[in-house]
Amino acid sequence: MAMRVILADDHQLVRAGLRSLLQSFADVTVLAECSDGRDALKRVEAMQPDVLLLDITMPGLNGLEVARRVPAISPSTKVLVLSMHVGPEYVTQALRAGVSGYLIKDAAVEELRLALDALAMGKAYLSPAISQSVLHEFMRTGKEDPDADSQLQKLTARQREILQLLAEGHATREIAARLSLSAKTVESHRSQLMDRLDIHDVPGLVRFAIRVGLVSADLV
Amino acid sequence: MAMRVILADDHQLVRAGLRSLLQSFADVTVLAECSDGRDALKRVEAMQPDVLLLDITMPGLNGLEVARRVPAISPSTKVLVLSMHVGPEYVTQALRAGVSGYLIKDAAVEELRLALDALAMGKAYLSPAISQSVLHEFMRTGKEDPDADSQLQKLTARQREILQLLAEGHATREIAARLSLSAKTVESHRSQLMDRLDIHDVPGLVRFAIRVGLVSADLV
DNA sequence: CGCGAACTCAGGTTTTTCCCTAGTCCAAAT
DNA sequence: ATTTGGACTAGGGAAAAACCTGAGTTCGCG
Repeated sequence: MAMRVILADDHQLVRAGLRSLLQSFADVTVLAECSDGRDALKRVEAMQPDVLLLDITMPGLNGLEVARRVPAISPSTKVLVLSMHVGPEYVTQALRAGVSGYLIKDAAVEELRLALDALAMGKAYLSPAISQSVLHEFMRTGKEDPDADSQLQKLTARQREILQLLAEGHATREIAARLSLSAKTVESHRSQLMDRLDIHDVPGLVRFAIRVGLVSADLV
Repeated sequence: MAMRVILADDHQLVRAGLRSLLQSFADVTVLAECSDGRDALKRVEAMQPDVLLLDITMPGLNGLEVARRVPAISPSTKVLVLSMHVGPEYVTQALRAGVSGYLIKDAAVEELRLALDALAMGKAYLSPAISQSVLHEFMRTGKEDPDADSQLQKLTARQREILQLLAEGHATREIAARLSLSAKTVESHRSQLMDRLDIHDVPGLVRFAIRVGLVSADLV
């Protein structure tokens, strides 16, 4: 009973490693590799594999979204999520997306073997590493990133102020009004801080602001 | 850092075996053995152990009930359930009872070691054998998390896709190009998903996408 | 078969952003 | 004392994006 597997991960090296690893298992056949979610869905639909080994963080169409769609296009395919994230925000979503397993990327090879065996028997496999998240669905991970924090220090006080207001969702005009400045000045600050951070789009700024703790992702 | 453990199981031979096993771990001290739930609670209250290794099926007061009462009488004690049952009826009850781990009796010795290590680090441990049950429960109670996941489910697949690309910082045109759509179509999707989420600025969308795990704040 | 929802797109208007330039102020370097 | 440079301010004009309105297609469902 050869297990037919499709591999989806946006990092080439990771894919290659996994492929090699999987092919060392006598009962596993790697049908295809994909580097993005859209491609993965296409191939799953075409090949109807037994297992889709799926990374969560992929550009364009992420793994969670892929997992949600798989049952519709290939009902017999079991999704085994391969993630570097152990946090509840990923774990709970993935489990609800109907996956059959959740493996952590730094798990031992034996765990991959265990997971595949479980899937082959129609059972599920959850990595022990995510036990914590499973138990506490609602847990906050307010961890800081000291590396990105130094980036923040490259900005002037004024720029940080503008950045925060921007990330909070205030329009340029509102910011100008609040700070008693011309809208043009605010634009200017924004442009300059973008240059410094080498981030040239608003979403990037927002992600940065969240990463360094300037704003929180969960404010209403 | 010796780990102080109390053992509760109604079978004498099982207790003896576990005691011997636990004592083979240098960092574990077995404080007491109990053969029923009532006795277990008394000893836990008196000794405030680090870990209560607890069988579920016990006469008088079963393990689930014991687990529920432990936090009140010894808040620092972590409950590690030791059960022969992998079915959802036991698993879900135990997890709701606030245990820190769930081991099945035919697990390997290494698993016990893993579980104890996890507890020592303040983390949880769930035996892979119960993954199936955990997953079932997750899907059954999929009506939870109204502030995040259900919001996301209000969007169509296409809208989620657009939202993700948007939050990743791609310009409208890029998104259109990648999806082989007109820029106008992308605008239309964006506008509609904004209405559905009742979020009317890009930073807000990005924060939302991060909150629900569509994108990660720390991607380059 | 109609109906609604999802998906698609265009034209025209308004708003925002982007790029370039430029002035003032102040502190540090020369 | 003069110059240099960073921070802060701001305008004009071009470019892009967003907004509004309207509309065609498809697809599943009652």
